[in-house]
Order: sequence, then structure tokens, then C-alpha cells
Amino acid sequence: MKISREQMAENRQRILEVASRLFREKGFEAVGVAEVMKAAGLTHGSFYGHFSSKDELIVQALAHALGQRNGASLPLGAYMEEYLSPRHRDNRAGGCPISGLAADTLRQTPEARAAMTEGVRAQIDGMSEKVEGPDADRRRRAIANWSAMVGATILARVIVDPALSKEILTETLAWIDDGADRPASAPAKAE
Amino acid sequence: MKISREQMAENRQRILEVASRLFREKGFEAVGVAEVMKAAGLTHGSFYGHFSSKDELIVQALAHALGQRNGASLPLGAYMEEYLSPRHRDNRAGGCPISGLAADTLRQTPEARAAMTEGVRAQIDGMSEKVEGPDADRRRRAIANWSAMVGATILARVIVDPALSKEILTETLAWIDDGADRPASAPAKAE
DNA sequence: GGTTTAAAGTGATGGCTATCATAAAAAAGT
DNA sequence: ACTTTTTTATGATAGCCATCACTTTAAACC
Repeated sequence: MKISREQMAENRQRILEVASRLFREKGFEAVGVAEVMKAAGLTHGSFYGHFSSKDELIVQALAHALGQRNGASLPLGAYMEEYLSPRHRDNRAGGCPISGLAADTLRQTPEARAAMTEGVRAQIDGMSEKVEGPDADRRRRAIANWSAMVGATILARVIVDPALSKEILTETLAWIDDGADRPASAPAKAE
Repeated sequence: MKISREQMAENRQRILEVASRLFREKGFEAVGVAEVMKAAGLTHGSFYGHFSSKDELIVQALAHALGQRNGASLPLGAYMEEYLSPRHRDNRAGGCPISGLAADTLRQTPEARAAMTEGVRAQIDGMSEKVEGPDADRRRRAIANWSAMVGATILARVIVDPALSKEILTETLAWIDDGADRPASAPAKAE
């Protein structure tokens, strides 16, 4: 049956939303078109009325997830603390699509990789503006801190031992925090 | 046809070697049993004489790759420089299995995740011993530096823009290098 | 209100995958 | 030399997946 124009736009948005969550949770390859459509409350056949292929859905869902991520609202320290928290580590479906999907995206289409590239660029640019310290070093710090945040999140997620997983988050946070607004080695900021 | 006992052990090693390279290059899911066996110069049917399932192959190949990685021979600075080089970025099949497969391993069996966990633990322990600086900070530095190395490698690999990709490697290296044996912000060490 | 249009539902297809049963054949042991 | 063992090779099977042709049905438009 046909539905209203607004309904269709809503459906498309719901597909993107659901797909981006499923992709972040299970990876691109492990999620089928049928699963996405079912989670969106539709049947698998109508998928190709919205997207020309699964590859296109991947690009759109990635851009969708990257676009609605705005760590711009939080102060940098609070953002780092939230990013390197067990809560974010355990919330893959709703978490940052860069740490969740960067490795997966490497094996996707050039379009998907281009979307991821722009997401990373925007993230680094955004962090550069908020990092403190000598002007010449701000971009370097943003890049290194962001690399550490992504790496620590990926490592903390895969690691089975809870103590080691937590340690990686905590110590990485303490270290990048140090670099950003502390002279030497102090414990993680309390907030 | 049957072959000699040594031949069989050789075959098994070759399967592991080839599998670990293919997995690092394409990810666990994108590589089929038939492809591995073909690359090892065997036919797909004999696979189950060596391993009980693809999942077991994944565990064995992961342990194999993690085991033969010994950055222990190099000085830490040289190791970091090599790790964050375009050469390593572009050499996925022969590169570090942690940055290449950590994200993928998250969706594998608990045994595979356990193997990855021990690989990360060994890496951090090894780096802790070589990092310079105040004793209390050495483990923290090892963890943060390692997180940054893994994250930067993953990001540099997925990013399409060569300039941004290179910048991530260079700036991350400069930053962690600074932290390890430099007072302030200096360019990457020349070697 | 009737006609057109297009989105969602149904069902099928072809390709790819891991897995396994069986055959073939050579090494190991006597 | 002969039997037994065990590994490799062949071929088949069952399941999953993306994709698409076709039908149904309700919104859009006159």
C-alpha cells in the first residue's frame, strides 16, 4: 500500500537511524538488508524503493550517524571523559561511529570511506579549536588525543578482562588530560 | 593422497601464515575457508583435517600472528616511528594484527577475543618496560601511547585524503615521542 | 469521485558460504 | 610386502544474502 509523502520521509529516516545503530553494533557485513527493514517495521522488499543498494545505505547511514554527532556542545574535558567512559565503551549502537566503524569502513566503497574521512576531518578541526595550549601545538594535540581516544575505545571494547579494559580507558584519559591542561603527571581530573 | 608427517605440519603452518595475512588484509568475515586453502596451495575440503571450524582457524591464526610479533628487538623510538610510518599503514597483510584486527575481533568468539586480550596485554607490558620517565608513569604512558598508535593507524588507513592520512601519522608520532623523551614540543626525531 | 501514481508487500532467484560424507592414495608400522 | 592409518581431494548440501519482478493498495491529483 502506498503511504503519505511525509510517512515515506519518516520511513526513510527511521531506516537510516535503525541501520546506523545496527551497523555500529554488529558491523556492516553482519547486518542484512532484511534485518534493517524488519527493525524499521517494514518488509525487506520495499528497501529498494528507498536505496539503490546496500552500499548506498551504508554511505547514507554513515553520513547520518557522523552528521548528528556534535561533541561541540560539551567542554573538551567533559567530552573526553564521556568518550573514554565504560558507558560509551558499552554503548556501541549509540556511540561514536568513528571508533565503532572506522576499521569496518576501510573495506567498504570509496564513497563510504569518503564520508568517514570527512567525519574524521570535522572531528579533528572541531577539537583543534577547543584544545588549549600554544597555538602551534593545538592541531597536533587534537590529532594525537583523538587518535588515543579512538584507539583506547577500540581496545577497551575487544578486551575480555574487565580490569585491563577499564585501565586502558582510565589511563588514556589521564594521559591526554595531562597533555591538554596540566604541566606534568597528575591523576585524572575529577568531575 | 596422504603426505608425510612433517609435510602435514608444514601445511598447517602455511595455512596459519596465509590465513593470518588474509585476515589482516580483508577481515575475518570477508575471507572464506576455500580462499585460505587455495592460497595455501591446497583444496578446500582438506581444511577440516586441520581445524574443526573456521572459528578455530581464526583463534589459531590470531594467536600465530600475535605471537610472532616482537617489537621487543627495536628501541622504543624506532618502533614507534616504524609503526606510524606510511609503510606500516599500507602493509596491512604483514602489519600488526592488533591495529589490523582488534575491531573485527570484537565480533568473534570469546576465544578469539581472549587471544587478542593477551596480545594487547603483552604489548602494554612490553612497552611499559621500555618507556622512559618517572617509574609511576611508565605504565600510563605505555597505555596511552599504544592507544594512540593503534587509533592513528586505523584512522590513517581508512582516510582517503593522503595529506590528512599522513598528517595523522606524523603528528601522532611527534606527540607521543614528545611525551616519552622530550620536554616540550619538538619535531619528530630524525633517525 | 475517479484515475493515476508510487510505495510497500510477496515471493523467487542466483550466488556465496561453511560444513561434511566419501573416495583416493601415500606414509607408517609390522 | 602387506595392512592399517590418516591426510588430501572431490563433490554435494543446506542456509543465508542481496536483488528484483510482480502484486496490492492507498495517497495525489484532476
